[in-house]
Amino acid sequence: MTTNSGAVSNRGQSSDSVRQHNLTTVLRLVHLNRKILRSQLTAITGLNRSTVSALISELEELGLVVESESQGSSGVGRPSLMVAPNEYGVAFSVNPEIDATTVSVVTLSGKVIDRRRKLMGSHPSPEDAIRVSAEVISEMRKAFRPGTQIAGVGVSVPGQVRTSDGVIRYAPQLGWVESAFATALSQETGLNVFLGNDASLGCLAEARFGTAKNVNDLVFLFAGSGGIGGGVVSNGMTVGGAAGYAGELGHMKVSSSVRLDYSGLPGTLESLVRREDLLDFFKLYVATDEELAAEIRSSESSRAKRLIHDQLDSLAEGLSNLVNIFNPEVIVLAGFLTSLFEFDPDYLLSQVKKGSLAAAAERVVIRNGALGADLLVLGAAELPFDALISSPSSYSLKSA
Amino acid sequence: MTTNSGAVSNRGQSSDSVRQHNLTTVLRLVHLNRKILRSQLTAITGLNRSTVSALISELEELGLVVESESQGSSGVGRPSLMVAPNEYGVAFSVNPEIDATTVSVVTLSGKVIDRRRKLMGSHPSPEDAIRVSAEVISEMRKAFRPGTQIAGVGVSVPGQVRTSDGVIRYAPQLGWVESAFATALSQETGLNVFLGNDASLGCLAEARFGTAKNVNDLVFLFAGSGGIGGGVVSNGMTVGGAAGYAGELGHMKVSSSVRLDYSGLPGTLESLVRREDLLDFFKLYVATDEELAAEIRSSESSRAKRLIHDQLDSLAEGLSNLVNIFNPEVIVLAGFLTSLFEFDPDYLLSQVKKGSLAAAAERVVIRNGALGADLLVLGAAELPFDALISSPSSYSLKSA
DNA sequence: CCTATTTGTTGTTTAGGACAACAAGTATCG
DNA sequence: CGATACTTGTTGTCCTAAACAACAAATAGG
Repeated sequence: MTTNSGAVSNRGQSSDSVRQHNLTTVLRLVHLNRKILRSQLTAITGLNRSTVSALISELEELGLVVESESQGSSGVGRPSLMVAPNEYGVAFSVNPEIDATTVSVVTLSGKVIDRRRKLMGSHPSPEDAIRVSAEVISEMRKAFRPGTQIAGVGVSVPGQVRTSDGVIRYAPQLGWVESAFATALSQETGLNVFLGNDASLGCLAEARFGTAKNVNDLVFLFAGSGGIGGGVVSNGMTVGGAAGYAGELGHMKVSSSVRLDYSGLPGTLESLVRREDLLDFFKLYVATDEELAAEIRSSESSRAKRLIHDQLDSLAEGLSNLVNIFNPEVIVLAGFLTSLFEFDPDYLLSQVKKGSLAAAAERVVIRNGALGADLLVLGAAELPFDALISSPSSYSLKSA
Repeated sequence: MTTNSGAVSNRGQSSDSVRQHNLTTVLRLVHLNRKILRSQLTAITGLNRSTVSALISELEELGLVVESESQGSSGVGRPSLMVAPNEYGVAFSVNPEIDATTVSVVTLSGKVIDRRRKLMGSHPSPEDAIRVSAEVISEMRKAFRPGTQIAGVGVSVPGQVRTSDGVIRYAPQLGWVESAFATALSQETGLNVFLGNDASLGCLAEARFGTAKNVNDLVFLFAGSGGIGGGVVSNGMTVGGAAGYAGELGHMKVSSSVRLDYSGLPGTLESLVRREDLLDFFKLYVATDEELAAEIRSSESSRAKRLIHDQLDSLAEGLSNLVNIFNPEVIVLAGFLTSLFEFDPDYLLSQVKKGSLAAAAERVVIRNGALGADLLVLGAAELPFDALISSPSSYSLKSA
C-alpha cells in the first residue's frame, strides 16, 4: 500500500548503458557469492537465459570470470554451469597501523592469498607508510603468476578520509594530518589507489561477506585500540555523507560526562566504552583482543561484572540512539565490543530496547561480526573491486 | 581517485524497463522543476533529442504533462518548448492533528489548490479521522473539473508508521496505537493511500522543493508541539530503515539529564529542546509559531537570553552528533527551531562545530526550511506522486 | 535579408534483450 | 533398463527503443 522511493539519478539510459549495467549486475553477483550457478543468475536478474549466457561470455573474454561444470547434482534437469570469479583477478589491501603496515593480496573471489606485515619504527609518517607499501607491493607483484590482473589498491585508514580524492584529513592514532595518500601511493605503484575509513570498510565487508550478508539496513560498530568507529548501510547503500566522513558513530555524545574521547569530545560513546578501562582493571598491558576476551569471559568478581555492565550500559545508550535514527535490521559489533556483547547478550539487547522506541527496536538483532582478522583486508579490497565491477568492460586492469 | 559505490539492485534491465526508467526520469524532472525546457531535459538526461521528444509525447498522451511555447526568448536558435506537469493531475494530502484534520489538494505541478480544515472534538480516534477525511475528499472530488486525474492520498502522521502497509504503530500526541489507517481510508475512498511520518515527509519536501533542493546529503529537524522529529537524505535517498521508522532524531540521548521526552526516554534532544519551556517562560499559552517567534526575536532580558542559549546548546549537541554520523551538506530546521536559530545563527553553528569532528563539520550549513505551512501538505502529496512517477504508463489514476 | 545557431521532426540504423526451437543432461517411474 | 518429464545451455530470429542523420523551423545578429 505504501512505498518510499528515493530520488535517483537524473541520467537517462541508452542501450549501451543497459549493457554496462547488466554486465555489472552479473559480475557483482558472481563476486558477492564467490560462485553461483548460471540458473541462479537468470533467476535473480530476471534476464533471459540467452542474455545471461551472452553476458557471461563477455565477462569470460575480459578474463573476469570462469565457468566450470558443477559437481554434485542439484535435481532434475540438465545441470547448470558454475560461474566463479577468475582467480587471476586480484587487488592489494593496505592497512597502516601505529607500529606496522600490512599489505595483503585478495582475489576477486575473496581469498587472501598473501599477507606481509612490515614492522615500522613507532609513529611512522604517511611517507614512510607509502614507501613501505610500495616496496612490498612491488615484491609481491614479482611473485604473481603470469596473467594476473590487478584491479588496484585499497587502503583502510583509522581516521577521516576524503573519499573523492583519497586524502587523509586526520588520523589521530597515527598522528597523520592532511596527506594526499592515494595520489602518492598511486604514483609509486602505477596502480589505482582508493582510500576508506577502517570502520566503514569493515561495515562494507560484513555487509557483503560477513554476518550481515543481504541485509539492507545495518549499523556497524567497531572498537579497536584507537577508539570506536562505525559504518551504516541504508537501503543497501553505504552512508558516506557529503565528503565521506559519515559514520563517526563513536563520537556521538550520549552523556553529560566530561570525560574526553580521543578526539577531545566529552561524553561520547568512545569516551565511555573503553578498551583501556578494561585492560587497566584486569592489569593487562598490550593484550590482544583474544586475551581480553578470555579475561572478560571468565570474570567472576562482582567488581568486574559491574565494570562490564557499566560498559554495556554505555554501549546500549549509543546503540539505542542508532536504533532510533536508523531503524536497522541488524547491529553488528566488532573489535573488543564482541567480548562485551558475549558476556551478556540478553542484557545488552534489553538495554538497547529500553532506550529506544518500541517500533524502531522491535525487530533489531545484535550480532558479532564474522570476519575476524580479515575484516579490514576484505573491506579495503572491495574499493578497487567496486571500481572494476562498476565498469567491467572499460576498467583498465594492470598486469603483474 | 576514489569512489564509494553502493550495492544496488540485483535486477537486470530489459529494453522494456529502460523505457519505464526513461519515462520516470523525464516525468520526475518535470515534476521537480515544475516546468522545464525540452532542451534542458535532453541536456540533463543525456538522451537524444528525438528520444526525449518521443518520451514527452507518451507522457502527454497519458495526460501527465503539457507542452507550451516558452515566452521570453532564451538566446540564439529556435526556442525550446516548455514542458510542465498537467494541472489535471492531483493528489490529496491528509494531515491529522490533535484537534482537527486538514485535507488539501495538490497538483502535480506543486500548487495547493484547495484546503479544508475540519475541527474535531479533542482526541479523535483514527476511525473519526478516517471518516472525516473520506467525507472531505468526497466533497472535494465533486468540485473537480472534469478530466481531473487523482494519483491518490498521502497522509502525514505525527508518529511511527510502518511504510510497507501504512499501519500507524504509535502516534503519542494523538493517542493512536496500531491502526491500519491506509487500508481503511483506501476502502472508504477507493483511492491508493500512502502514509508517512510527518517529519520524514517534511524532509522530503524541503529536499525536493525547499531550501535543500539538489542536496544529496541532508539532515532535517522539525519541532512542533508534539516534540522533535527528523528526516535524513543520504546519497539522494531518504533514510527509511528496515520498516520505515528511521529518522526519530528527537529521541537521541545527548545528556545524562533525567528529564523525559514525550515517549518516556530520558536526556534526549526532545526532552531538552522544548517549545513548552519557552511558552512557559514568556507566559504564552497556545501560541502560534509566529507569536513565539516574535517573542524570541524581541527578547532582551538576560534571563530570556540564557534560556534561549541553553536551548541552542542542547540543539547543538544533537546536531553535532548528526554531523558526525551523517556528514551532511546542509542541516534544515523547521517548526519553532527556526526562531531559535534566527536568534543567534552564528552561535548555533559554532557550537555545532565545537561538538563535532572538524572534517565532518567543515562545510556544513544550517538553514531554515523554506516551505512554511505547505511543508507537510507538499510532503504528503509526494507519496502518491512518487508511486505515479515510478510507473507512469501503468499506474492507475482515478477520475474525479 | 542573409547567416549562424539551436531546436523540433521524421525516417533509418543499430544494439541488445526477448523469444522460440532444439539439443543436452539429469531424475523419476514403471 | 528404457521412457518420460524436467531443467538448462545454445542458436537463430524478432522486436523494442535509443541513436543517428537530414531537414525544417524559429531566433539573434550583422
